[in-house]
Amino acid sequence: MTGARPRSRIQQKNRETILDAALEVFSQFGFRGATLDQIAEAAGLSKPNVLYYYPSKEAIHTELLQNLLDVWLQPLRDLDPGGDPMDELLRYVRRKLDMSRDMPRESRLFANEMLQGAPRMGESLGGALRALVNDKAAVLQGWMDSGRLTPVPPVHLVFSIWALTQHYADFEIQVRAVLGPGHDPFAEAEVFLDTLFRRLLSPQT
Amino acid sequence: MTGARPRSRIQQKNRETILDAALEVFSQFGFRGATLDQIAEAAGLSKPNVLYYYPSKEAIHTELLQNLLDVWLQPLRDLDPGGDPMDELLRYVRRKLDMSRDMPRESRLFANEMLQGAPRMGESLGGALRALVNDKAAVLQGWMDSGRLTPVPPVHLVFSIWALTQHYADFEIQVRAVLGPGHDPFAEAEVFLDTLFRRLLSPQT
DNA sequence: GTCTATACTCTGATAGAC
DNA sequence: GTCTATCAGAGTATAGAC
Repeated sequence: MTGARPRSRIQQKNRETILDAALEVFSQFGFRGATLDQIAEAAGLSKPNVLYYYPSKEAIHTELLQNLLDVWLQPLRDLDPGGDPMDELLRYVRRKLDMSRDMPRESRLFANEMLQGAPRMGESLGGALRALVNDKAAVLQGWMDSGRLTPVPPVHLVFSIWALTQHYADFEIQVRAVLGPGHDPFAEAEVFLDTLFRRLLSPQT
Repeated sequence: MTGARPRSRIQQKNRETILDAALEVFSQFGFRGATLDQIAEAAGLSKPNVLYYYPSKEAIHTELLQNLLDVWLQPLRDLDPGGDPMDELLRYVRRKLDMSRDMPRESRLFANEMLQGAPRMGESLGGALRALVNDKAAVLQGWMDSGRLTPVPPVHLVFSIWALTQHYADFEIQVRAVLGPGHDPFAEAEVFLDTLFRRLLSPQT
């Protein structure tokens, strides 16, 4: 019996409820703008009860952020150096767009942290994140060197995928306002982004 | 003597100082996360003195937002239907990227407002903004119909320009962390985005 | 485990002297 | 126009009953 202390079923469930409520609030208002009252309200618990499960507002936020980066970067980790370059890249784009559609709150939590200068994530950015991106950038560069993708700066290519896919989650309110009713932003984006990256990266014969 | 009440030189100067300080703070922490103490501190004024020039925290934020949309959309307004399509589009991209480099705080203020669901901007999004985008989308569509640009969904093309350029301001901390020292993100982005949109939109002969 | 009550700090805003 | 003092309310967190 090593590792984290065991927790009862009800404890586990309440902790998850709190995290979900906190994600809702933090992703919209940022750390400072969010209040424990809002989180407790969204979780259907009293404020002291929330603080029974987590020692502080900061602790809740920290746990959310720590889980986030793992989930967020999984599609990039899964980029397979042995796969077909264009297939792999377009699949990465599609998976990132799916995450924007299915996990917009996580996307906004991340965006909020970046806007604030990543005060609670700083080390990971220059460490794990940077290492992963550079690793995958080398894979992309290899594909370009062998003529299977048109050469572009690989790190900026990754930035462009992040920017284009996350925009549909982070600026969803604007996207919907501009498109008006009767549109499916994510379905349209999927087609558009597929076209965009094909045109950008298809080798000229 | 009609219109706004006249203000002394010192009044004008202090109001500008406050707006600049508030932009700094609001763009980082959002409306709820920002405090008058921070704004006063950044402005070098006492808190009551700040409230001498503006009746409330909300009033400062409102004035910032109202000025913002005008400035922010000027490059799009300037897209000239009579110009050369590719030149006009690439110039638009370049100007938006310049704004990300020179006005990152404004970009982040806007992003913060979007992340929160645009509670203090909602009407403008579906009104003036939507009208402008649809107007310019028609221009783009015309260029595509005449074969001078490769056809893509014009509104999503505009979204892609916003996403790609604003990313370098809003996620600047991440961009710099991943690139590491010795890089000029905006200079590299200018070249990359020029390439990207050329490849996407150059008509195939 | 959950609640009420409460301590204490922060925050937006005002009063009033200078 | 600017300051000190201060108020009322919101906010984080804790104490202690149940």
